[in-house]
Amino acid sequence: MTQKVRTRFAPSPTGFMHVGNLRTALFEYLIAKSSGGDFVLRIEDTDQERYVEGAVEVIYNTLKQVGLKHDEGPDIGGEYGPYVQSERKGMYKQYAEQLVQEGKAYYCFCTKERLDALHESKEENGGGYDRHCRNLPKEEVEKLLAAGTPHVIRQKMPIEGSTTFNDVVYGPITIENKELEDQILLKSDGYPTYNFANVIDDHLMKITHVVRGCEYLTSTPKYNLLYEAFGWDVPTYVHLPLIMGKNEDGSVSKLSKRHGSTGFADLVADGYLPEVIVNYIALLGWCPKDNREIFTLSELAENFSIDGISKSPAVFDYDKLLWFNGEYIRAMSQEDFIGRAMPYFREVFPNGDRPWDVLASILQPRISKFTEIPEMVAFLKELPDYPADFFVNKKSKTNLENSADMLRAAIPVLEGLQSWTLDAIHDSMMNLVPQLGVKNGTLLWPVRIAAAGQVVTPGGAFEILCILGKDESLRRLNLGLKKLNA
RNA sequence: GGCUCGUUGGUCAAGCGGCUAAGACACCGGCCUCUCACGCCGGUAACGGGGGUUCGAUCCCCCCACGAGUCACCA
Repeated sequence: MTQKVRTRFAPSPTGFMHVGNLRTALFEYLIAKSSGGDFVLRIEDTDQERYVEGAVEVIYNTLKQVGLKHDEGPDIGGEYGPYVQSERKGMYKQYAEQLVQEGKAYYCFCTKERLDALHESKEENGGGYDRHCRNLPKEEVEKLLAAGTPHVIRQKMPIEGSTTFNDVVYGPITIENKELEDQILLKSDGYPTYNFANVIDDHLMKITHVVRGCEYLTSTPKYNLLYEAFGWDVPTYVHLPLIMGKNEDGSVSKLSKRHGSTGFADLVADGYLPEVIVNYIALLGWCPKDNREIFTLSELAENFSIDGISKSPAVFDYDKLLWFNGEYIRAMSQEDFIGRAMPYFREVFPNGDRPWDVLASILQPRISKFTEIPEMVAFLKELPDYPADFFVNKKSKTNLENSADMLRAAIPVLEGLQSWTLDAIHDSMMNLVPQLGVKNGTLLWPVRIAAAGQVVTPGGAFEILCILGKDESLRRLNLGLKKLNA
């Protein structure tokens, strides 16, 4: 009997979607969708101190932008709601108390101060909680409870033996029970801890595959002990290798803010396309059988399989991400490209019409991010101040003298053009070349320099003249001529 | 420090006992060319170390080294 796969993405509303979280969400989605399963969104807001206004919207927006559609969640409901943990607060207490009654958990009245002091003296007790309240006499517990003493509920962990679980990507993992401290299930504010709420919710929501970063690997036995205490079936565990960032000194550590733009929104603001981010992070820790690299989300879902998940951590590489972005841009239809680029075109040409297709044709193969556009075409808006020796180019066989000749020859020809189209400009200049008896470059180099005012330009002389328009082109060529004559 | 996991070029990675150890990014050449890109062609570059097992180890086992993660009333 194969039950329907159900995975869940359970972020905390922190107002920030880290790419590590996003990748976890992506893999959860892919694991579900690659087998026709369900992908559930659950908001884990049990830490009231870290609650951030509007953070849930960030989560919705991010998922929407990358196309990870959840089948159940706070906004769309579902069979197993509510999907926000703060709205389930009452349920956890009941389960925690059930364990207390069964003798599998107990009330702990230790103060924060005592616990902190315990931490200081790590060496003696092994670093963990000393189970001070584990065996308090019943009467004393009743008395403290009646007095309204603040308390938490902790689970009794086995003192001896070991716990083993099987992870789909890492294999069997065993941890000695003495490493496990009596974990807190219910906090003194009545909220469950992450670990506890997770288990309860995953069970109640019938989650079949628990997918998360492998920073949770060593705490998984605690989960199993909880499932065991309730007599529930344990889910399939899929731990994902960490995404690392490169530090200044060359070392690596878990990707975090100090590594640069590591939030989804940051990356988008930097000019990376949402679909590119998805494509790239899918390949961090996962590899398809055929080694393909370019995937849409639905293609990922078709090709995904858990056995392609790697065990070793992967370093987030902005160079590769940038390459992906460029590939996606180049693969766009020109129409699509123009649509996406228009806001940036407008930064340079706020008003009026321009030959957008020509502009697109020179930019599309050259940019890796749309955000590069304004700077790249700034010379079209304003002619840079440039030195005359830009006209000198050995390969094109140009010097100050013949450059002036070339401009003198080109100007009247261009002036006489009836229509200012790319073809017309092209043909007129190419026609002029044999008349002058020079090589293409000898004519085109000075024309391009005069038109652009810089040595390196996107596109060639024809495109630049075309985009500039007739008046501006002629103005610039005459200016160039003047510069050469001076 | 204890525990857990990991270790193939600078990076992502294929490999799952026998291969000249793929591919991609980056880098370096070349071609194309009015510059720069794109595109195409080519190149540099890797199995952390030591023991086993085996006819034979990148691949299986052990030890070491290194790296990372984790040890909260945070998730």
